[in-house]
Amino acid sequence: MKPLTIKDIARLSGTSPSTVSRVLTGVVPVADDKRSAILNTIAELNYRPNLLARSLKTKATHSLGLLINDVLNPFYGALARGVEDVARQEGYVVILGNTNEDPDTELAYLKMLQDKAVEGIVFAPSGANCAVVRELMDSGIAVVQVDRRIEGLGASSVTLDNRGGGYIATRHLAAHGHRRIGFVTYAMGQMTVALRERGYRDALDEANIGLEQGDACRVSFDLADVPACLEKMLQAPEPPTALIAANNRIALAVMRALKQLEKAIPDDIALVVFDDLEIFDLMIPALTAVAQPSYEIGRQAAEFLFAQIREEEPHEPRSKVFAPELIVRSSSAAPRR
Amino acid sequence: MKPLTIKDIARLSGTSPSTVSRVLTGVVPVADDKRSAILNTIAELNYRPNLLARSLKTKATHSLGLLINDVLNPFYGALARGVEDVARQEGYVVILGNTNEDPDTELAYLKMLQDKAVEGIVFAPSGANCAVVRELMDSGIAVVQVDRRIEGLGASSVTLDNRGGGYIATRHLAAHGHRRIGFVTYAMGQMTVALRERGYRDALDEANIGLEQGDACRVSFDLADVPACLEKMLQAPEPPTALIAANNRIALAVMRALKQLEKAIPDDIALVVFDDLEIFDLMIPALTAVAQPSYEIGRQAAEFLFAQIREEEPHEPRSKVFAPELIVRSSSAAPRR
DNA sequence: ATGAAAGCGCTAACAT
DNA sequence: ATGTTAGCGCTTTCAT
Repeated sequence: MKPLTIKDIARLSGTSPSTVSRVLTGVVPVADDKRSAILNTIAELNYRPNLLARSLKTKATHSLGLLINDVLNPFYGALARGVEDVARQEGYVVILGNTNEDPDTELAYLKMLQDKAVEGIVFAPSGANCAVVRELMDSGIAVVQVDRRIEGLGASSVTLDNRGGGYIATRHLAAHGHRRIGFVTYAMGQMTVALRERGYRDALDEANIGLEQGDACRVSFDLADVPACLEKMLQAPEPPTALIAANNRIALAVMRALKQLEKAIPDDIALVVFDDLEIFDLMIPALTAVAQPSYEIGRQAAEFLFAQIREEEPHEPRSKVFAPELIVRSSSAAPRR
Repeated sequence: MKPLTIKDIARLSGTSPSTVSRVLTGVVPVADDKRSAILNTIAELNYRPNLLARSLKTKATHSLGLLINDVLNPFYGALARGVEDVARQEGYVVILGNTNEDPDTELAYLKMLQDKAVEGIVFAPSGANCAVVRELMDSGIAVVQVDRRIEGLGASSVTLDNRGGGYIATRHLAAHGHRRIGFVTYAMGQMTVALRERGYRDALDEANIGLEQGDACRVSFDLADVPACLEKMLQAPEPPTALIAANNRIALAVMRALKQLEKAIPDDIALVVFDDLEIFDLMIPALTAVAQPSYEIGRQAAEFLFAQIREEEPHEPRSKVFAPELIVRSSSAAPRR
């Protein structure tokens, strides 16, 4: 029992393949009697057109790619939901790729997506594969960057005001009387956390707080050295009374390390984290967080993608920057005197 | 500038399309000089074969579908990573669909995946679309169920021993002296949580604990009524001294409700939850959890899928049941006298 | 409005 | 071992 083809439908409803195709695509008028005959046989036999054949002909695959670090990270998970919700509404399917922030994996996926002829790609660029991305764009694939933004790539982007996030987190702590505030971030250069650190430094400057070298704690991407880094930081002559974790991964590692070092939050040290995970209000103490609208970021990215897919022209890159929101809870209390 | 085709490569390397195809697919021997000439032009011009055309011809799309409730749920997120890691290793791409436990969404996705001609589908079946799933299987798409298992579907499955999980959670609480143990689960009939409740009841029986009606708290899928349900349960003449949350969504809602009701864990009421989220050891108190190897479940499912894809025969459905692991922490302490 | 015919880019007989 | 041919299932001219 081979799958039905458009020829079968044509034969069984006494017409030609082209006419069947016409009712399928629905752009050209077809006589009512033929149309209904065709629709009947289609419904009766449960015929489904072969999308591969159609795509080969039309160049439209109705599929998108989504390349992120890790869906298991709630920030990207929510973003993925946003992308998917919009895609589904548009009748598009999304191919998911986790890159683990690894340029080679990213590259491999970019090529796979190109080969799969996706019409658009939402991705959090590692920054490494710009040439390939530009090639994709030249070949007609719509591209939207999320979370990070590579300048000069010429692709649309949807990001958070990361500098602003670092700024409000720091200003909040300073306003509560903290004078020595540590910032825990990656040692590797990564756009997102670097901008957050920029905001942190801007706020420190503004508050006339001298910034010692030791105040930024730079940890490896695998987070294995977080306990050691923190311990060193906290053993300094004048250790920080507050810490900012540059993202949610780092935040968990910091909390785990502080627990291990038997430092109580916020009594021994206050904490503000980036990303507001669902469970943070249940922690004891509840965590003060810089929240970003990750689901909305995903939606917006997908919407940019579709706008671009629909446009004929070479299109103008768009960009949207969402504002961070500081959710004040208990972990950022004033320093103990 | 149109994309290159196999014809272009043939022409430019002085041979025929079929020979180019032969070096591309690599099954039939080709003379060394021709082969290298072809490979040279391919590399030089950065030619990439059109996978759509190839798939149309070969019926192999090298793509899978993954249908789950919600990637944002860490259980499914980790499962998705497991599926994806195996798929990528095999050179397959995965199309992700979130169903929100909604049969209509599930149905829509199943059809989309069929239309996309995926070679296999990993999915957490709602139970509603069996006929369609069977159709897919008949049409030659490999199917593996995860998390739930529809009997009689004839598809392979990878699950947790959910009954066993409910059993060990309950036995643990009973062994610590709890005599009245509540079970918080969905009101809707859902396989996974129903089996966990089965294990709960088996363990209660075994411990000779009478099970009153009120001991199972059945909440709506949206969890809006959790506070009300719990309040009622805790106002009973002999309220439970311990609670089991049937999954991680319910667990969070229960903790939030208990906080609202100003019940301390474990002093006022002990708690054991299903699924061990990364952060549970950082909670205060640290949560006792029934852990399931969700990443491994995903991997195993994908491996079943590929085994099936490679088999020619009508294939025997396989099934794997993982054992739950009880991670004992502080939230399940003995009742206060 | 409809049918015939060509062709999307590839692979797989078939023939040599 | 290689070139020629047909054809995967669809859409889209091009005639009529």
